[in-house]
Amino acid sequence: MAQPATLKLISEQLNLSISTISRALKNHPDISENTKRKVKELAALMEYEPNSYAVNLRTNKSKVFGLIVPFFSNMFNDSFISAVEEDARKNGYSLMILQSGDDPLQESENLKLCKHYRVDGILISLAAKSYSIELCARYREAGIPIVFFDRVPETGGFDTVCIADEETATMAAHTILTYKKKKILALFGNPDLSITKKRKDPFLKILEKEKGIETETQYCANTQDAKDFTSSALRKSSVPDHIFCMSDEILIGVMKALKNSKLKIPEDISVLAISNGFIPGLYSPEISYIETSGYELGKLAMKRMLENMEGKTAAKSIMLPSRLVEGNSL
Amino acid sequence: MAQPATLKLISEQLNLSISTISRALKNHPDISENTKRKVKELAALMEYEPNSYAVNLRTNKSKVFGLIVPFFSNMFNDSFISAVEEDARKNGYSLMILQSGDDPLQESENLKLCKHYRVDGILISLAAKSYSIELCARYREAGIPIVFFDRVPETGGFDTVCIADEETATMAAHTILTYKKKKILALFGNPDLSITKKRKDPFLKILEKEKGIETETQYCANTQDAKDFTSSALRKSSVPDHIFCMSDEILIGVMKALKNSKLKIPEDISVLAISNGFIPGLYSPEISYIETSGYELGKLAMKRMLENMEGKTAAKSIMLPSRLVEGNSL
DNA sequence: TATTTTTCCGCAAACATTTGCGGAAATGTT
DNA sequence: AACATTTCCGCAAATGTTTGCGGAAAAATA
Repeated sequence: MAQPATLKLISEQLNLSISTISRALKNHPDISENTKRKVKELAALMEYEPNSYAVNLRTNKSKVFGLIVPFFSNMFNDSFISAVEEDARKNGYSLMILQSGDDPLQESENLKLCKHYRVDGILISLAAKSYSIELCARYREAGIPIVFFDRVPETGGFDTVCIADEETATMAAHTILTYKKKKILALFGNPDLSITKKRKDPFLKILEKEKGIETETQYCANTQDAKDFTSSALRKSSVPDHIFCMSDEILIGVMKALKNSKLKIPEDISVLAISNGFIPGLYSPEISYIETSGYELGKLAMKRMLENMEGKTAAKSIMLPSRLVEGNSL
Repeated sequence: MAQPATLKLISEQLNLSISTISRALKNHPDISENTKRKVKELAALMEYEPNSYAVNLRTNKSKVFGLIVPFFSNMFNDSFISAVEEDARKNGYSLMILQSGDDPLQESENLKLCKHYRVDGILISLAAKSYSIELCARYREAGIPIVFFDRVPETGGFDTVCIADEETATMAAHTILTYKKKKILALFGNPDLSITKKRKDPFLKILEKEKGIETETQYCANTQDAKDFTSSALRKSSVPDHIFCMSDEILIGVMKALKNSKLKIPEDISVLAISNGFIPGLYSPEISYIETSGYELGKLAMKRMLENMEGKTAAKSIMLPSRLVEGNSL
């Protein structure tokens, strides 16, 4: 334990060559059972563990994936990371997790860090105003597989795994129709994000086709915005009978505003969100939501990454279907 | 870009030796300014980046810290990790984050993984029924600095950084006294966890000294427990005028139960929690809490780890003081 | 016994980098 | 011109592991 065990150390103890030790530990057929046994015993005794630095150098692989997210303190990414970590571990890989703080500069720094550490592959969810895409493209040319998830590039030609946002929004709109809501307040996030557009357009498209439905749309930069917009909508003469929330962040604001009003959910006003379910479950009654499972997405992303490890394949876009989870808010 | 640049590649282009290239790039005084310039230019052109595998092997350092937590999808750890990551990055380190899922086996696997990757140090928050402490001790003997945080070993002799739990609980109790509450429901978590004991004992000690105060204590294994205990307490003839929640998990359950009752916060019943603030901020009125800042703790933990990098120092126990954040629930 | 085959193992190069040491050439000093 | 000094650079070893190749000894065949 004083000196960390190496092949050399073991070979000197046993009067064998280093290569014999190496082969014995790997069950190479060239080595007799007898010496294999002796070598393994001593190796166990000395608590030998291959020096990963040396192995990496030799094999030019690290068995580590880089994972870059805007924030990991976010319900969606949390469960995504859990899933990725789980399957990475099962396949002998580990994760180097970096967060960009939604800052494009930090994001590209993180990419460079992944390159520096020579990770075997990169999983990344882009920052809002990312300019890292061409860096990614160059890295991919250089042989680093990259799988984008959730927030993916607009341009094609990349491996992407994301929520079927259009489908999710469509499902939300249809759900609202089913419940025969007439006056809807629909709250969306940052209009610069492609996810916002992808959710808003199909959503509105469906509702606009219907007659007798009035829809008010607002963009909310944050929770406070959502709270303020909701509060002012509730003060108007004609109060909405439904609020749709594009994200958890917005839902939180909406619920604060509703708490301060006299309105009962779902009798006076109904609520539907897009979420992974944690936040909706905090309220009473629990809020109905269209599920966007970070966990499921993580599984898919890792699967795709492992395919990349097997060998080159053409870029692929994968969509994760979503489903309605009924609480008691409709 | 076809071939990743190496010192050898550059040396061949310039008809210089590998060692000269290496020294030139490091501004070694032995190398003339002239050749330094030429080398650096070509290196930049070829986008040379030192092979970290080789550097690690040579220097026997990885510039990576291992970070092991029961869960990272937990508000406290989230902010802890953010802080650690921030300061690690500033000092040229990266993080390998592993979660044990509060499973002792997984935890020891993770420790072994850190050893395997030969991280330069380990930051760890122990699982509930951890038996990894002696493994940690052995690793530390073997030269891997280990800093425990939040959930630390009972036995001494380790570097620990944690919330001043006793102080936190004391502060909570005094706060409750200040508001002249008479009938208190105090909800705690898993009684097997040392944190539960550390919070409960000082809390009760203070309240028991006061006359005319009635305190009911319950252990909650989870959110549902907290909800159920609260609901049944509210059904009794004599309803509590205050509920104390040891953790976010418990607070969530309590709030669900309160939502289902007619009681108003803070008029009919008051609430105080121990939290990092995210969950308390979700409610309206916002819940008052004794702050346990994961972020601050992360700063301290990283500081301690970096001291370890400087050189051997005696083990140290560090406590992070806490403070009351007033919402409107008291 | 002579030859072939099999069994078992070692040599040495390679991965990319760092660094002590030594040495040729250029410059400076008597 | 002979010597000492400085400037600039290369050799080679070392980090620990993997692997192609070759070779001695043992076993099998003729």
